[in-house]
Amino acid sequence: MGVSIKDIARAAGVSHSTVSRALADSPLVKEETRERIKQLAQEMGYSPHALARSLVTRRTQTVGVVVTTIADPFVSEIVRGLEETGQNHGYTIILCNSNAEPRRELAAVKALREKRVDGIIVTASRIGDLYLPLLEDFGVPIVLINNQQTGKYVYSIGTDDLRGGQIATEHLLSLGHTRIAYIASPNNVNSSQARMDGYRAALEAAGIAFDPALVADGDGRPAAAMRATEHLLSRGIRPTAIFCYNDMTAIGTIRALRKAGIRVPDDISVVGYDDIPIVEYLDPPLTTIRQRKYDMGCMAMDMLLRLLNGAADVQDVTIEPTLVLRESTSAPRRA
Amino acid sequence: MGVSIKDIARAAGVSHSTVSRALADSPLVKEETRERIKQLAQEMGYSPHALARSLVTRRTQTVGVVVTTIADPFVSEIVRGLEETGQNHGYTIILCNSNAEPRRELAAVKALREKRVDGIIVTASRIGDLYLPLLEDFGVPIVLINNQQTGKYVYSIGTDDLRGGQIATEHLLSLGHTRIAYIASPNNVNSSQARMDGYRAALEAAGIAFDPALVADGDGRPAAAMRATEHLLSRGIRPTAIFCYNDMTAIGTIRALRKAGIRVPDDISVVGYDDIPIVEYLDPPLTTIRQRKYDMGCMAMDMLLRLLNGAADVQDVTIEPTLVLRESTSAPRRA
DNA sequence: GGCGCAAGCGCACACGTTTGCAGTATGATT
DNA sequence: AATCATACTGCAAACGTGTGCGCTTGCGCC
Repeated sequence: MGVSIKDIARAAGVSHSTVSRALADSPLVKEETRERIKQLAQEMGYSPHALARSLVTRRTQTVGVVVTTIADPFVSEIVRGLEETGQNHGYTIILCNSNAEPRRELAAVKALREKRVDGIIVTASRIGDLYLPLLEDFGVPIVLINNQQTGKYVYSIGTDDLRGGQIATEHLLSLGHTRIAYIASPNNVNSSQARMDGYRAALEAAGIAFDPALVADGDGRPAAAMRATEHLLSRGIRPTAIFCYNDMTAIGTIRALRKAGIRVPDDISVVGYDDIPIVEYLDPPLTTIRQRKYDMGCMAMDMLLRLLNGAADVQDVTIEPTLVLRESTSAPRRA
Repeated sequence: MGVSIKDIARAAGVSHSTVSRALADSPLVKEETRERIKQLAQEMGYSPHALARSLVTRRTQTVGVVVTTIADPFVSEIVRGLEETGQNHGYTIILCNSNAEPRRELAAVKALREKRVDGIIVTASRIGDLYLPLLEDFGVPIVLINNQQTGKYVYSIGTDDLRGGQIATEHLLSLGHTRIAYIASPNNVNSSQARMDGYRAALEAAGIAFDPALVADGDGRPAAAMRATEHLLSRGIRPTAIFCYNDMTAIGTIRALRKAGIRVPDDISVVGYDDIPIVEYLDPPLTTIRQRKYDMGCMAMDMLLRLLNGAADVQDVTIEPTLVLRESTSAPRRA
């Protein structure tokens, strides 16, 4: 434990500078001694001290990842992409859950700053207003996932949610639906707002007036979706199709419909959003809008790495969502 | 950017030692100067340099977490617990996905070692044999989740899988089932083996002979479970109930049954394992064996922290699994 | 007035690296 | 023989912090 470069130097009868250079494959040291030193390092069980190195190089090869909660299939898939491509380039990830609690958000940026991460990636549907500025004057590049926002050092990558809402709604329209509901997420969530805008746009393009009574509020999780669905059903006019903010919402919605004895898609069609891994195995398999979560993770990390390497031509990217047609949607029954 | 303790010292007209002590609330510095220094630190936007500190204290306040893949609802729930209680105690988490690939496992332990994490937590159903020794001679405490194994510095926490298999099977037996199948995970996975042992024990206690023909191989994911189920159905004797290695397997199983026109639970009962968040919303809601994933994460981190604080009385813990009765199981139809 | 004690502070070293610069051989060139 | 280039190697400073030890100062006590 704790063999340092100096110990090796002593054993090899050279100075520690030479050892440092030898291990870094510097051409400044004779091949023969380099080999001897490497051999020795190996035998002595040497492991470089990343912290000491970082202290002088001013690079930690570490990036901070902050998410609202890792226990969400959508974000964990993204994080998988982040970690994997990070690892491929010798970067390591510090994970912080914010739980959307300001206290934890603060703790997270504080920790990341003190640990001197080289950059930060944030996946949060809603970013505290106090929060981004804090990150910014920290001075490292930041990549936002699914949350366009701008600022110095800030770049973003995400799917085109407006387009996604549009595609989902157009799909239902093309099947012949006209009374299409939307189950939203709290309206401080940008992505929900954008998806709903797409929904409205598609409706209006089809000559159908937007009806506020067909919008209910969820929170992106099944339980709330069930309540929202029940609420929706209890109103007079029953929709023939429901577009859900995300797949978790769709899961809750379908459950509530089943409970009420309503068949999917025979009585009501349902379309989700995200295409998280399990939904293809549901009953019925869920028609949904795919976000390329894993790819987004990879791309976000790539983007950050380019920024860290001083690339000047880094552009925000927005990805086109696509419809994944499964079995939770069909033409409406004849009335 | 980059204001150090020395800068503050200069500004305050004291030595950097005094600043260091003042910020650490040492009684060795006069309250008045302490306040002045803190004030100054605040104004100058000082952020302590954790790396430099760690270099001298030999503590990084960081723990390494290695998982097979974060994109598994079971592990992400655990990680949530880990991260949260870590954060509560001022610890930060470095996340590594191994993907069960030796190459990545190696890379992970290398990185964690170089970054000098204070301890390591591993959640992997199968731990490479080469792997644990590597971690061990690294010399920091290690906590294994759901994988009892022993060694110096190694502690573990997990649920009693044998008991879990037993409970699941007893439940089915008590409903009147006698032809109960098991869909396993590859047999190098300890937990699958243990659950199957419990399954066998329960069967035999009920005077039912274990029938190898009723065991099929999955891999813990829905796709393989579908194939396993189809395989099972294609054999002569059809089971009246299926116990699945985990919930993901159960999801695939149910899907395959549906596809074959078999109703759950009317024709065949299914019980899962884990109780991951979504299964209560499935159709039918899944009867399963609950593992307290989040709690396990919290407890694992607690355990590690106690070890780091030099506690000598740390004991391995095994948690009792419990049956969560939902609607995917019922009495078999009369033949 | 001498002494001791406590409080408050600074010096200097340590932690393990990287790296610019200077130094020392060795051999070649004039 | 003197000079010089070449090829290595070592010295020492720096990164930002913590901390043992010693120094000064002020005060109370005999």
